[in-house]
Amino acid sequence: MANSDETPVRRPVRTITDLARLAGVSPGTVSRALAGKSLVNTKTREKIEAIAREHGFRPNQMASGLRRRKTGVIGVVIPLGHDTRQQISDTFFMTLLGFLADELTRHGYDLMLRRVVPGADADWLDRFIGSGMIDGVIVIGQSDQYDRIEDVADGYGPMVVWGNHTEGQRHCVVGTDNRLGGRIAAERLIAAGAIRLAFLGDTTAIEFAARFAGAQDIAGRMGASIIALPTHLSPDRANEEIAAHLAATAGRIDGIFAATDTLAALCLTELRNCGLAVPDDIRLVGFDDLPIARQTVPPLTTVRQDIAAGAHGLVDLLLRRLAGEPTESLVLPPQLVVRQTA
Amino acid sequence: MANSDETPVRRPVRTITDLARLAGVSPGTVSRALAGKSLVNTKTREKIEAIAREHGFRPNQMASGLRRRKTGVIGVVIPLGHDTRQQISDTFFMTLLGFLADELTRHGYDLMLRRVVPGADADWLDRFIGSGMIDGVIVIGQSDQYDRIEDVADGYGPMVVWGNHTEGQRHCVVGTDNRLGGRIAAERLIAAGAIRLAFLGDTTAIEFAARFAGAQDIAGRMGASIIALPTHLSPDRANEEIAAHLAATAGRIDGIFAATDTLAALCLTELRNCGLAVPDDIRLVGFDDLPIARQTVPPLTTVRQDIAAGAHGLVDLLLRRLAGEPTESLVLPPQLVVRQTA
DNA sequence: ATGAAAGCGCTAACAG
DNA sequence: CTGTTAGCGCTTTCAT
Repeated sequence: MANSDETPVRRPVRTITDLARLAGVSPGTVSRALAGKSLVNTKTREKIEAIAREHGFRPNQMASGLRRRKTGVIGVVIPLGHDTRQQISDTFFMTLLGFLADELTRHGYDLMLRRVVPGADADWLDRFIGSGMIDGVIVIGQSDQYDRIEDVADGYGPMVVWGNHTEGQRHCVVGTDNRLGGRIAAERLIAAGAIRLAFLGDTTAIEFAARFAGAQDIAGRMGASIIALPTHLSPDRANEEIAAHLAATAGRIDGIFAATDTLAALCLTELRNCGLAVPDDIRLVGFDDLPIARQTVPPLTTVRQDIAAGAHGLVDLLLRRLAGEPTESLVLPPQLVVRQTA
Repeated sequence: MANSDETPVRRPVRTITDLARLAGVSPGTVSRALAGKSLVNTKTREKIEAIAREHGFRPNQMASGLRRRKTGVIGVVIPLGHDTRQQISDTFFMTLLGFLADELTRHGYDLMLRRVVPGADADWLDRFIGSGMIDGVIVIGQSDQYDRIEDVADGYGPMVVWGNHTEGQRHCVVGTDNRLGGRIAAERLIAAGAIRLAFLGDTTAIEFAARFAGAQDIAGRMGASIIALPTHLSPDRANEEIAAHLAATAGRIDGIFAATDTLAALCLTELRNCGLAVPDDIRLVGFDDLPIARQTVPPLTTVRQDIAAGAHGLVDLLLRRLAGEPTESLVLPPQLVVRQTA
């Protein structure tokens, strides 16, 4: 409805120079005025602002970025190393992404999202960083690219990674203490009466490996056994794999630690198909505490990751690094949420 | 592990000019060589490429973008009009976003994600478009910004919107035929024995309003009744609201059409809490066919939206518009998926 | 407080 | 086929 009767002057003032001409000042002054610099006469500034508003002028961020050598954009990259088809629709990562978008927006940054399949190009991270389009980068998930990330960390400061923390690692990471989470899960399983445990998930992924290792710690200490049941994350494959695992281990396991709630929910369905009662025949603990954990039947006992805190930490640390501060990694504590499956 | 003993020449060749000097040619030639233009001597090109590779040179996309007046970036914006806190973690939108990322990547575009709260600034769309950072924009969800989008559509070509199609609208939209979907849902409910229907959802949102309208079409035609039960999308609020609705309508409804699967899953839990049997006491139909629809107990009968096709359509149409082609909107057919709740 | 001028790094005529 | 030149739109000294 705005300007319905104008002569079709399609945005006659596109550049700061156009605006300067209209205001009868120089481009430099317009730049200063719009950037809110102090050294501009109030009247001049007001005039410029008025004209800018009137014509809906927006400074070109590419040009500004080029000149100032910063873009106001943070890159967020999701490497899809193992298990290609999954992750980008993975509820956990997507929720994290949502919070990241919020946090970055709050700080005036835009978010450039990139999904990469590292196998296809070893160069994925340098390419993104070197593009000149982003001031910093957040990597969501180490996938199987731990070494690549380490390499890059040496030469590039403004990077923070969501993932697992390892002793002596050089890249700055934010993530849940997965090993502790694994311990918590196994403890719960055993407390609920299980003694022959199984871990459902892909231990190739470093975070899952840590969860499994934590569970092994406890199993060893408490005289329980634990086996790994390799399972992909994508629901279509996972379904069959879980069914097969359940058939193969029938009667020989009484507690399952699923690497994620998604897997746990799938597992619950399969368990029902097998006529196994949860938690009476088999106890089950998930990981993440996604919304679905409340909605399964029975509701899922799980290990909670604080996604909002994670996103907050990622952005906070990145901003500090952007400012040149050195930063430690941030390891968040997992938290047991007891519902009805264990 | 790469160059662990080098003299710290931190990327000595940052610009095309550096590279040109090393190769003993002019910057212009380097530009042409790297851009794969035909008019470069093969040997020269190879030499340039070799040096570029050796030094890990990446052309600055801001500079290139500024000069060519195109950025290779597509903006994706999610307006959070009604129901602020929700959407960005909404499974449906996030899945769509994932597919969009894939599609755009396939076509060599980057994706800039922006989450906006239109109430807070009326200018959200123009600001994004005018930033000079993006070649085109995909709007995910009309939210309550239909008019704003219409306004912009008149003056800006490369925009495609995910949402509801209305007779005579000016912006190019891709979306499911929500009204038809609503009809399908109501038909199923009635076929399953329901006669006093209820619609669970926020009819302020135009897409949901269309779903409700479709259900009304059928109810009216088949001698059934239908009432709207306003419900927010965010799980925390929805839970209470659904419980309240169920209490208030106890015994007076026998079929529920939930605006989304997420709502339906929540509703299923509440129904169980009320001791209502599904589908015997109350039939339930969802919308979307998200993964959760298979995992509820009993599994959810729902109306499927083809998210992958949606993403494909959005990108395809946007690319055409970018090429100057005029385009029609794309309305996708919903599809009934019968499981066990109706 | 403002103007003039010099680029940021790259591309696209235009010459040769 | 390649070099030269002139900017893209903005910011920032350096003068004034």
